[in-house]
Amino acid sequence: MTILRNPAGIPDATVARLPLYLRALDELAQQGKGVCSSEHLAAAAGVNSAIVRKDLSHLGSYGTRGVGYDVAFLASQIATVVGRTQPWEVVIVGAGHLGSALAAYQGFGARGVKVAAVVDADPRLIGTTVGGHVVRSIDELADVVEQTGVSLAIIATPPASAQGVADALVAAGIRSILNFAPTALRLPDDVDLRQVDVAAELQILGYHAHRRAAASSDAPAGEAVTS
Amino acid sequence: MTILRNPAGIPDATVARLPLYLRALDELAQQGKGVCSSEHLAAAAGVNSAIVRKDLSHLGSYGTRGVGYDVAFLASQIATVVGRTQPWEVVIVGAGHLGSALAAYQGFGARGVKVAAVVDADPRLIGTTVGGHVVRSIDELADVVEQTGVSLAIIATPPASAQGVADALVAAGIRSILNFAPTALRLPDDVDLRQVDVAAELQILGYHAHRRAAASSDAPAGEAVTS
DNA sequence: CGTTGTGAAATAATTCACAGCA
DNA sequence: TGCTGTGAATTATTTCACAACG
Repeated sequence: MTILRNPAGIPDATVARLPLYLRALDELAQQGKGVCSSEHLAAAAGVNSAIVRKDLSHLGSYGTRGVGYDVAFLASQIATVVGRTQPWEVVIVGAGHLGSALAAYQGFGARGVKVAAVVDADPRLIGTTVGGHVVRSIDELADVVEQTGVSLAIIATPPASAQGVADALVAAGIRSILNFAPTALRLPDDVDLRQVDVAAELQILGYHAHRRAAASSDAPAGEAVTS
Repeated sequence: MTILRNPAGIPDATVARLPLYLRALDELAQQGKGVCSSEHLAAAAGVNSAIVRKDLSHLGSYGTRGVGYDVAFLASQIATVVGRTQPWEVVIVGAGHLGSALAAYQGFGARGVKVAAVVDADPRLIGTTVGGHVVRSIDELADVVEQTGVSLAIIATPPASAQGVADALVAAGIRSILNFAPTALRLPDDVDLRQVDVAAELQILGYHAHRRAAASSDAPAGEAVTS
């Protein structure tokens, strides 16, 4: 029953925050801070300090009571846990606006991510260069995966192509996919999928903005909620 | 005590899924489906059916037992709740690779989002056109916000500029921000912030990939993890 | 019938609050 | 003294399971 469950027991919510701590620690290190409290780290990562301590307690006892955490040491511990000891190589599928932007993104290196290849289905894009990468045909996907040894993939195609691309990625051996196409992908259970949907994010913001607006036109003389 | 709490009582987790349902319903409508079960909707949105029913129950009783949900009607109900009755106008700050890609993104319209303006600090970019929008100076931000009536903003700048941009947005009256810069923003409590961090998403995938790899070199007679 | 809507149970995540330690 | 690490309490979310109902 519990075979597929989180076997080393780091909660998902914690795992999702580890990259934020890593980023914050890198910043603190660059500022010359050798040690930081959970309060510092919390501020730098944008969460509260209780959650930082609880999260870190899942990794081990790396702090010193009365002092705080050694910035460099804690960073290396988290890097080990998330497997950032060497860069993760990623293939970007889709060389349109978004795919190109990601291929050209300068921020990946410092975060342990290396773009290994860019592929697309459009013959007009194949052979062009985006972010220093020559775009290869999506038909070569299996070769590309084998040659470069990538283990992560980003889908940056129109939604209509996304499922086909995902199937091809899985067939090529990829088991971790970050999908920017706004569509639900059907994938085997052993493939790990994360989704980024910009329009959805904006709608969530819209919901709250909407409520704020409704609330402020609320106080003035109670009018029955119609419908 | 409970003044700041979710006053209409739709849980955050539910709000975050409403845009997915909306997208799924639009697709189903386009396929000519007039009615769908929670099972259908769950498949199209990529969640399970119990959660769909629970989520929708927070909005009201819009289904018919034994039949399902009227696709068009349910879509209009959700659209009303998230305030998608008219398009949300958004200003994009940063006309680099990512900002341009977002400005050119064709998928916003159907999701109720309209890019109203693009601004940047770089004089070389001001006056150029991205995605049909003439890039204006960030110094005109207050004017732009006033003229266009935007209420949502996207930050697509380098991390070092993000806090300054956020402050300027807040000063201009913006209360909903989607931040793509990998940095924690310090903002007043009444400003709603969502964060997209691509490198962090990849690290989360990396964590699981890492564990998978460790687990599979686990069963075969324990050999130390080489390199 | 088949499917919704929902209480109740189970699970997960956050927050509290403080003992324990450098 | 000051800050970590952590049980316990709280709150949030998911899942179950089934009565209600068109």
